[in-house]
Amino acid sequence: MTKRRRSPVETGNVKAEMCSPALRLRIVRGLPFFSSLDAEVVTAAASLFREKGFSPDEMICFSHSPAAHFYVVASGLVKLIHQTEQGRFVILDLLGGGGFFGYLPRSRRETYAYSVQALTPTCTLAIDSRSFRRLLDAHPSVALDLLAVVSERLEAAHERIRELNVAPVEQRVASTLMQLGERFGERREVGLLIQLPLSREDLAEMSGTTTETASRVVSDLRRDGVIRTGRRWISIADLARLASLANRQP
Amino acid sequence: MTKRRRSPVETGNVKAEMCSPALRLRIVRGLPFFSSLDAEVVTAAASLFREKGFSPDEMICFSHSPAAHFYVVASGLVKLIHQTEQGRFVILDLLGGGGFFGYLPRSRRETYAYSVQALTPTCTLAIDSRSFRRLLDAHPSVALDLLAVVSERLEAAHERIRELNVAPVEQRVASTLMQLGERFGERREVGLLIQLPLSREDLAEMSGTTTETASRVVSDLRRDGVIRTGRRWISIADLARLASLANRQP
DNA sequence: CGCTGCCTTGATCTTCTTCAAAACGTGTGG
DNA sequence: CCACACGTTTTGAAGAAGATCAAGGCAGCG
Repeated sequence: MTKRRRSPVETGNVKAEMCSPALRLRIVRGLPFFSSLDAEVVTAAASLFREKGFSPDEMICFSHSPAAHFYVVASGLVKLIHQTEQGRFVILDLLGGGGFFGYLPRSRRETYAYSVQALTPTCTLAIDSRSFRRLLDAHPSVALDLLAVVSERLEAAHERIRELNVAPVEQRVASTLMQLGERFGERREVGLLIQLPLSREDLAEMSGTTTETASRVVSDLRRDGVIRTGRRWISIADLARLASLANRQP
Repeated sequence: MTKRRRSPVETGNVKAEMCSPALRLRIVRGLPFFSSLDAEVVTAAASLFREKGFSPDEMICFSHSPAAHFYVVASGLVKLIHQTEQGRFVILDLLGGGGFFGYLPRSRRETYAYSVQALTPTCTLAIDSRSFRRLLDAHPSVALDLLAVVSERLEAAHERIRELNVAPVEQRVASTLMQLGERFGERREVGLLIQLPLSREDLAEMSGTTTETASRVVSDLRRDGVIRTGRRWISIADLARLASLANRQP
């Protein structure tokens, strides 16, 4: 993992406007796992969250440090990462607006299981673990919705384990691109546009391979007209073909 | 995956005694995710579960079939598996007594995400999805405990993804053995005894490798005195050394 | 401009899979 | 009780996929 350029000025501005109080309330109200709560309860809950902005590449929390907060991504994009002893990284997941991470109640675990790093200028809403625990004890129905999300993530993790076990690199990279397209893609003339500051290294760390191999696969896909690439963006030109390479339905 | 011998007579007997009504109630009462409920509620809940026995290798439920039930393993051992197009398998997890799988409420998913197969004579308790949903809506605090378990599994899945990304085969197999020891091991003179009907193929499917490679690693570990093996059992003779091979603390 | 990351490409080398076959052990049927 | 048959484990040898090492090219930024 190498350093990446930053633009403090820009992100400074962005931070300010992204975390306006109005937006904060709107975000909290829109959280899927608060949907079962009454409006006034949600408003009260919103007041328990504290907002904090992060610049690209800034660390939001560290693996093995005390799990003091439950975080919600208000805006921006973050990556959940594991660092290995040899200094290599593995990206476990990307989370955009509405995604959450950090402390979960009733877990035996006392520390964060992974580190979280901002990919773009990001605003998070954090609630301290004690308050969150109280909130959940008072409104346990929230746990049902959290459970649904965590179950889906577990399933996604299982799918990835399956791929790492049996699928060759090309298929895994194609699969990663498919997921990125589904989750973050925007329909454009160039195809399904994935406009994220993801390096080849990031792509590799999401697909279980090395930077070089990821680059080779991307180059091949570009040559074959399946994708188009540019500075910090990838667009899926031929979704059907990519889907078949990834062994999925488009 | 090849066929494995069965003993219908023996397992027929076992089924009957393993699923006695008394045991059923005891199991349900002991379920960690029902610990927050009143005794009478648990008793009522227990009546909603139906028991069913399975012989070794028998399928309990199938991936992609409608998620009609939530299952609890009352006794025995099951494996959660994914089958790939090429006919290869991946073992996602093993579950012993008290483990659960199947339908979870509020999930968008309508079908099982994996197949489940009995490894030993197994008794399961199943509740139909509708009843389970009602039960959880009536007692949402249960969801909190389910959430804790699912979170732990997600974390374990992440750990496995990490290993598949960066760790060589030997380390992954060692890690699998460590986990088996921690979860199912019994302290004996021979060491930490893992007395499970796991073939080399199973071990491979848990570690992300092939039968042959798994066999080679096991042979090496045996030669080095780290483990001892026999018919359907493995014992960890040198836990510290295995831990260091797995890059973990013993 | 020239620097610094990032991306790309090539060549080599290691690891692990694949293919093949023998050894082993267990249960079965004669 | 023995011998055979079948599934499992083991071992060997060849091959392929991908990692690693190395170096050149490109783009944005100071």
